[in-house]
Amino acid sequence: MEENKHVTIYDIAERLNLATSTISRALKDHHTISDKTIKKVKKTAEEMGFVPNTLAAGLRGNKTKTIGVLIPTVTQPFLSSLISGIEITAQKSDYTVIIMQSHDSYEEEVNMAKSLYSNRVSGVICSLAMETRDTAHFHQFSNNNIPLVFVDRVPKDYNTFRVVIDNFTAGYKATKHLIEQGCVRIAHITAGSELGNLYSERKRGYIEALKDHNVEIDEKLIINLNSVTYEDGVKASNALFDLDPIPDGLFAPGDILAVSAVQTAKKRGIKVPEEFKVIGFNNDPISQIIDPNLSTITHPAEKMGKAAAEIIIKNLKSSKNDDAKEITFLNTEVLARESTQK
Amino acid sequence: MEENKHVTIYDIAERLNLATSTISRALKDHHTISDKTIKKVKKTAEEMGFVPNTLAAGLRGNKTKTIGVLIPTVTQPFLSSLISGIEITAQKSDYTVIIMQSHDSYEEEVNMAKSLYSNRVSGVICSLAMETRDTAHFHQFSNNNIPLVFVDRVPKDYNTFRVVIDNFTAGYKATKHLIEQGCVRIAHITAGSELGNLYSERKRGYIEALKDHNVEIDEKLIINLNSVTYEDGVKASNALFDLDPIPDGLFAPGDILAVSAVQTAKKRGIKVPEEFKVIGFNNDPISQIIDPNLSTITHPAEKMGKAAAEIIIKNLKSSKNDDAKEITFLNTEVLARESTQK
DNA sequence: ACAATTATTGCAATCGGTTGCGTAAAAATA
DNA sequence: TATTTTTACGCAACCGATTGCAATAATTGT
Repeated sequence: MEENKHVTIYDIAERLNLATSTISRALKDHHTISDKTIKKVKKTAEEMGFVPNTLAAGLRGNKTKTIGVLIPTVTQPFLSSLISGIEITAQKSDYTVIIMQSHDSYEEEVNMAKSLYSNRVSGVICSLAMETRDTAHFHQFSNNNIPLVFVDRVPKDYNTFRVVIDNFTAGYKATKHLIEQGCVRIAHITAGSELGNLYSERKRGYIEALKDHNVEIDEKLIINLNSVTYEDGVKASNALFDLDPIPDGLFAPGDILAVSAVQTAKKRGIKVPEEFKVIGFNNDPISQIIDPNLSTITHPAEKMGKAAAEIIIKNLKSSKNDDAKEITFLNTEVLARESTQK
Repeated sequence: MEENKHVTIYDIAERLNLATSTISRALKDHHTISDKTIKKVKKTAEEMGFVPNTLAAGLRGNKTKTIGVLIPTVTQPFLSSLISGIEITAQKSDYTVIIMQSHDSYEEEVNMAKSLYSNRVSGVICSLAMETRDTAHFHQFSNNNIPLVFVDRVPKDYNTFRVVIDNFTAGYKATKHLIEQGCVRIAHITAGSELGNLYSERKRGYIEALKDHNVEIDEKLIINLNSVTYEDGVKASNALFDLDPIPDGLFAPGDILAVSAVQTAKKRGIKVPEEFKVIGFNNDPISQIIDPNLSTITHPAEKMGKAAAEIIIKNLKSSKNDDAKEITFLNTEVLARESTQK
């Protein structure tokens, strides 16, 4: 087995009796290099199996064409689609994507932020960990002019780019849909997270829709969770079904919760949608698998990923230090399926 | 806004009147540096907000503590769990993970392999693209002593590490389970991919199980697909249900296919599992959502990711050039749920 | 034919940690 | 006290691509 050393521009330079500066420029079609030389260099580089060393270029230029992604986990459908979107856009502009999972832990998020900084990423896309209450660990990016985009779970008071959906409107739409389908006792499950205020926004939309349509707001129908797992959903659902009378509708701010409600209802002999209508959130794959198919709110994950990546790349190209860090709102829609049919 | 330049060891050295070499060594507890100096340096580094530049270290040492992951997509549950496993293990040893999606395209896979090499990753974990028939683009890693681990969809004839399940045995088990549940006309869906021979292996297991249990092998019951999408599954299922008599069992080598079969059956009024039993593969989340719950074969994605990452890290520590590139087989099990009940 | 451009290429510093080797100072030994 | 051994730290080259500036060669203009 050969101990192939990496081929460098020095090797090419030596072979062709040229300076490394010429090689470097030729490889990127610099206008001061003659066409013949460019062709010759490229051909030789190809023959010798030259692959540029990103590290060297990054060190010298202090930029890496790398986007760091810091998210709670890659296994949630929404987040893996988000990554997919980021990756697709990044690839088009020849950017590399580094992914780190915070597992919803504040401590890990802090560490990984440092690690991304250490890797001198060109930009950062982040969806906050559940635990996170403080965003000081992102100052290192802001302070060094590294574009930072928060997605979905975003801090409220941080002057940087944000790509989100309008959770209030989405919650409003979902609830309104249930009302239109005839529900009058509409339950809601929410979760307490202060920084990423998306659940509270959805709840606000829920409340507002009830008010606007003169539907009674009953605090007993609102269940507050600390996490949004399937098991939590089952508990919440059982609590709702223990009420008398049971609610006739549920707006669950996530498809997993909605599915757990549907399945719990089935187990208890409650018919969905006849006796109990459910609308979820996210349009996860499971929403089309469950019987009855789940009505839900679309959550344009891939689009959000693309938008976030585009913001970073655009911001990197024109390095004008706009202080206008806009917030991008993407649209959501009600997907009316079987679980809310009259 | 301050134009904060990155703090370097030079800055620390200047502040403390020490050499950069001393700083560098102190920061990593080198034994030739006195405890007092180490403490002083670390304290100052902390105060000044020093974050090491990974690029510089990587360039000098020609190693980056980075694992490159090259997979078809991140959105399949199996693959996102695989990533999760890789990431968890990598993080423990302070490795960074770079993820690239080939989207099952050979051309993209070639490009991204080059990109990973360009980033001087320390090791590579790959699950091959469907399209890939040729693995020459991985030689750059093998030739340069960069550990390469193929996972799940692995080439047959490449002397490197592999982490897989025993697809033959898994197929055998799945089929045997159907036989035990009373099926006698067992259908199978397979897909033609030559390099990643996992579907053909599963099929081999299917055939062998039928033989061993004296169940007739009927070529009409075996459907060959080019891809394994939900839509393909519907087509295949319809083809099976157009037969007379229809099969009484199906071993689908993926939960998506299995689910499509269950749903197609329902639409056509065929009762699962009474008239038609189905077993899938992977234990995707949807398998527990669909009604009836899907029997399936476990596919230990996270474990495989961890195993792959461990192989790389271990191999990097002890840089002995073992020519023994072992194949790691992980275990799979039948999960008997409702869709195959007698 | 000579000056003025323009087209090409080379030189050398630079990015920021890392590390082999050398040396001065302190401690141990004779 | 003289000498050997440790201990602690500095010097400077190095990794490989990039880039401002200088320099040489080719081309154009008068």
